[in-house]
Amino acid sequence: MELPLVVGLREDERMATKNEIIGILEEIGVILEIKGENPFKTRAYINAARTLEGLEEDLQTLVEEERLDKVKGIGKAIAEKISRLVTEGELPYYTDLKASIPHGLLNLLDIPGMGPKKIKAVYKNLNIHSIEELKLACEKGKLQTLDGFGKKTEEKILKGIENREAYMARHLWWDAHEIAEPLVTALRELPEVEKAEIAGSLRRKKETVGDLDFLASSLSPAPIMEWFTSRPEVQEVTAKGETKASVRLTGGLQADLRVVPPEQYAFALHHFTGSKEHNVALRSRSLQRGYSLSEWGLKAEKTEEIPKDILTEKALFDFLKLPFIPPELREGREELERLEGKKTPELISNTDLKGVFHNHTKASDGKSSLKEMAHAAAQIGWEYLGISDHSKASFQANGLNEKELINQIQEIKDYNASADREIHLFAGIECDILSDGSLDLSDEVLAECDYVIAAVHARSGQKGPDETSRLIAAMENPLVTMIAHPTGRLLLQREPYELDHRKIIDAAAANGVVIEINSHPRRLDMDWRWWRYAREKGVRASINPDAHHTDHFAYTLAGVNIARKGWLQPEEVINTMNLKAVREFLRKRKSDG
DNA sequence: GCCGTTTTCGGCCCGACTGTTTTCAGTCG
Repeated sequence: MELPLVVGLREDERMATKNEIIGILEEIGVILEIKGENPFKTRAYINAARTLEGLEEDLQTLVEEERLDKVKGIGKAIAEKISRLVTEGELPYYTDLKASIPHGLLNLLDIPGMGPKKIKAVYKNLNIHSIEELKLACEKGKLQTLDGFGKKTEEKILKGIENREAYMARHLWWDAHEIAEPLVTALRELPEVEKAEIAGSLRRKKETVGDLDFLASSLSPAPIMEWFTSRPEVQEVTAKGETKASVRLTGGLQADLRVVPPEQYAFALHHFTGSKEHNVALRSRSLQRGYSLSEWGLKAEKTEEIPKDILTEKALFDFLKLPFIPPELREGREELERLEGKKTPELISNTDLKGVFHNHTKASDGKSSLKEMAHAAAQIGWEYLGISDHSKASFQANGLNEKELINQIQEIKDYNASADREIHLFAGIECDILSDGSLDLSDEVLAECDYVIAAVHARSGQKGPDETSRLIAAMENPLVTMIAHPTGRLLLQREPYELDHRKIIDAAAANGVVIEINSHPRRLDMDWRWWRYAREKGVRASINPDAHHTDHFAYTLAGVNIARKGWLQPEEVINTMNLKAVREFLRKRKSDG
């Protein structure tokens, strides 16, 4: 599941249009290829799409000033088509072309092994229009009768269709990370391996990942490929060559390994870490300096100066007069411009945390007792732990009523006063926001807590205010310290509530309310894409594991990843404060409110 | 369909891998 992109900025709207046009050009190229057009003509559309992707100048401006056909890779004919799409939003040529082939034929591209040529072959010879028909033809053994198809191709396509769900599913960062870490560690221990790293979206700490990318540098790749493809967790080897292999692991996760010589390693690592958008931006910066940059290295284009050995990513950024850009920030969201002439930002790390606030015990739906939680938190080295069980409206989670909360607060006071205390406990509550925006427990009782986390757990009824208004109403209660998982999303499971993030962040800023980064690997909410705006507004974060068991404290790592992707620095996260400072912060928050 | 000329035609790209070939076409990232 991909989250909706940032909306509301004029720039982003234009980007969407540009991306749509890129998609249309690519589609035209594929359809022309299926129809058997001149291969170089079909290429021209694909090339034009690539050109548009890397376009630095504003597309709108180029169209208005009629300079589009001056861009290398875009000629008169394609420029006219793009202009039409920009100004009128539609293109009869494309609409007609699309209508000229059966609906569903392009879906065949989703099947591994099926490209334009093979689609054309099955369409012309077997009149296949859809994935279902393709599957049927494979099962009847009809595919292997075609020129250029054999038994293996047919088997591969059939398997591809059958495994489609598993192959295409994305995976939580946490799950992928747990599989990838031991693999890369073992990879590094091989005698032939000089360096090895995880690349791709996993390295960028994206909330979900599609597959695993491993990269190693070595002068003798053969034993490394052998090792990789014979791991016990490998279910199937889908490709194996001298320097490149693909496997499918148990659980359906796809993993690729590439082995490159040491002098190419830095370039390959950067390239395969991505993102695509970041790479486009860096390549274009490199070109401006007279070098073409690729996974293979730097090539002098317009200059005589040969770059010296570049053996690390840092050296590569150095050469391009940029600070080292941490992988988490390489999302093509203007990171190059924002870091121009600056140092690498000092992003928060997991060891900066001095405690966490959103945690449950057996009193509501947690699996560990208050003392077990306190002990485990002390073992990590934290200075404090906040206890925040559910409130009574979360009936399914055995939420606390007023009396039970008062009892728990007393239990926490007793613990803090006891001789065998191992850590300071803060008394909190994860208080439900009701459908009218009010809180589930009385202000009188909430005022007894050290802090209050307000959270939505059930969507509001049709009559009540929308989700945005409910959250804002809750934030306007001066007793509320922070809001939990604002969108309620469950990655790969449940879509986020429809929220106006801007209004939420503005309200948090106006009321001095902290926004949580819920670190549960399935939540990671508020999303990293919004922290840029929140930082600008001076809103602070609290990174919380939402622990229901002592084991769940480890989730803070996933939350820290999201904070890093949001460019957050330690001082912007309240639970990097030491006990004295955070106690003062909570006290002040209560008295100001 | 684009580009760049030795300027109105002729060439066009990116390397690795697989499978169907018997020297290479198609797919993929």
